[in-house]
Amino acid sequence: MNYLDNLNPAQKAAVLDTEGPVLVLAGAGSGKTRVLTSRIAYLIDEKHVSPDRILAITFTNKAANEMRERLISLVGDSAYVMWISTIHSMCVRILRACADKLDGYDKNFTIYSEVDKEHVIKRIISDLKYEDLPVKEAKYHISNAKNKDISPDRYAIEGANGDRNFDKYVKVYSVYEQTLKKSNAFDFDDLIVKALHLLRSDEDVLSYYADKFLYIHIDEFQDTNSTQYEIAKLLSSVHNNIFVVGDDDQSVYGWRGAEIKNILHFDKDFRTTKVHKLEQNYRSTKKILDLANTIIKNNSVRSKKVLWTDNPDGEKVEYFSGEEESNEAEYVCARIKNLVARGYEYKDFAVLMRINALSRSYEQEFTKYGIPFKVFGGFKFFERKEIKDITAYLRILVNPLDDEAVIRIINTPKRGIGDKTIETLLSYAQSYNFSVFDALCEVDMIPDLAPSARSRLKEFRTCISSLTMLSATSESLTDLINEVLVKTAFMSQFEIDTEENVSKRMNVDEFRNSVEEFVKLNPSATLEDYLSSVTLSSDIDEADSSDYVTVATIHAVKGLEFKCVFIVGLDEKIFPVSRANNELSEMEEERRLMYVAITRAQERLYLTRARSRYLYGERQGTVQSRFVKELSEKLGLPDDRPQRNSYENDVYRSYRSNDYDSAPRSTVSFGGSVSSFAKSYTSRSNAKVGKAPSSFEAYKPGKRVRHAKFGVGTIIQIKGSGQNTIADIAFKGVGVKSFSLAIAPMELLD
DNA sequence: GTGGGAGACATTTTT
DNA sequence: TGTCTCCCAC
Repeated sequence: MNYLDNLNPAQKAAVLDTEGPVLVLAGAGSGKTRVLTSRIAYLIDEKHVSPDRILAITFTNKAANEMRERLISLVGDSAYVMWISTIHSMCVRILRACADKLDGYDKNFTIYSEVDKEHVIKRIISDLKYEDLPVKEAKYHISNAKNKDISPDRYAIEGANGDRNFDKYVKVYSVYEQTLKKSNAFDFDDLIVKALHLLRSDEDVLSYYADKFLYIHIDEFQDTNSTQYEIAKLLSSVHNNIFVVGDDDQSVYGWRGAEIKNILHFDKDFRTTKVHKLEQNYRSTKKILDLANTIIKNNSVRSKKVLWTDNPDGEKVEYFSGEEESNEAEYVCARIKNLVARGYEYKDFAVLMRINALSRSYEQEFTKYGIPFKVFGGFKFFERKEIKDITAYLRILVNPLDDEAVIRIINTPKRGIGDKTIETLLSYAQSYNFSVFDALCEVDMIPDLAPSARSRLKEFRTCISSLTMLSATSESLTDLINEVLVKTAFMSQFEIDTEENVSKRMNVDEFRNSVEEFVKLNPSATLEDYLSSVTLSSDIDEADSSDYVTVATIHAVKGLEFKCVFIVGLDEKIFPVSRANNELSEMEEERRLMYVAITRAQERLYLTRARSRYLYGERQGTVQSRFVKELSEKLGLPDDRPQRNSYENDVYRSYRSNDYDSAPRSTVSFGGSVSSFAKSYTSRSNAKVGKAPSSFEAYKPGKRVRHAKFGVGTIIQIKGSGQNTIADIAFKGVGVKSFSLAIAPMELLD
């Protein structure tokens, strides 16, 4: 078998060890995905295991799709019937098949996203008159309890933590549970917990699945929580063939209930476990791996292993400290442009950050420099208001008990149903234990409603009923959505041509495209299937192979690799994040995250920070991240330099245009012109202390310029003003490019 | 019931 | 900075 020939002895041993519990401790870049796919192929090819009796759990949908693709190329189309998915998708599949065996639920349940969840909690808090209760905390308590499978009653006793509001949180949790049940809805945590309950409580269900899956595989095992682990134990209880792969050093989901002890103590739970260690890294250069090992050494809780590689030494890892976040981003742009000119493609680059909020300066600078990019993490497409609103209509058609969806769109688009009317409707529903939709069906019975409100509610009900009829008869999902848009006059909200409305209309269009795409790929899929896939999709799943720079949080790129990686925002309070200061375990998770970030890089690695940032509406000085300090010897940075944290100092220093904390100046070139880079510092700082920014009035359409890289060109268009002046310039043989006049290395000729 | 303006407040990471 | 909530005028 040629797929076995490509494995090293340690990998091969893991692949061939098919029977019983197996734990593979696989360092970053040690080929764990290859081991997983080779093993599954081996089971099918050599052991003649039927593909539908193999289960593989991955961490993202993207990873699942990729694994399926690889397996199709190894074993052919039989890979289609294999269960390869995230644990959440697997649970949905089980629940869609037998949720009706759980008391009070049905197979056409809705999955509530984080946004839905938040709305429900907000409403509960205000109903209970707990006005001051923070929604975020309530969310945390509920999730925390569910991740450990603790009911509200038990949480009241076991979860007590001395918080004076604790009893209120328990009450909110309890009402939340009832509310979701009444709505025939599951949140993300429920998908796992309720599937677990189902497997525990119904012997038929358990024996069906536990018998079905002869071989179970779990990737990224270090990030499973206790309920997920329970499901794995139950599913493997008949055949006992459970194969888990993970790396305790890459456990970065502790905040979501992931238990690092699941992997550290796996062999205690499964007594006959055979352990394999993969310690050879195939991904990164020696210099990059050296940094990774240096960082992770500082953690105390870990199983001892040291990654090594046969790869070449590679390029020196660069460190850059910018004056402000825009300069940090400019540095990244310059590096990318430079490397692209030397043969790299845009898709070889990733800009990784601890928090989503940092992505903005990269969006701006990349746009300015014409660098194609995609931002992952942060606001998801399907969580945008206009998209959530459309899907809410679809949700009602599938599950009329979905109160959250009904409340969401009862007055969207505006149809004159105000808060007062909605409140009356809700309390009527509540008093008879009806769903909101049920209450709508007997509008005439509701007391205290103005005649106008009554007729508007009826109108809304008629609208939904006619859509329900349509959903039963319409030919395709696409037709149905178009009908929804027409019948509800949905687009009328965005008629006026404001910038915002134009973008909303575009989003709706994009949404229709996504539906069409989905229908094409899954011809037999139902509306339920579409809605669950939308809710469960993460945006990294949307990553494709076209040529763009990836801008993402570190969490989002777990499991991926890039030739060149920028780890940006290396400031205290950003990375490590400010809240991590309290506990050692939190700080160690931050450090593991840094380890994950470093080990994404194959060939080149850049670490950057900014000495001041715009945060919370004001500019603040920052302090260099401790992680840079932990690496300073390896990076060749002088140690023990007193740390500055005063913004005043930074402004003063900017006039000296010293771009670096301490790295040698020669490591950077900016589009071939250091002076233009320095110029941008002075002018920006000027703008900030209130002096008039230098203007670029002499740059007008028709005038000619000379650019350091593209040569002579002609200005076509000028946009913006002052420091934000952007020029579109045509170059012979190059085409039209956009530049910021404040930064671009060029001079006016005419 | 709607819409605009003032003021408060926020940023961890995601299936 | 940008989003959300509250309050007031229509």
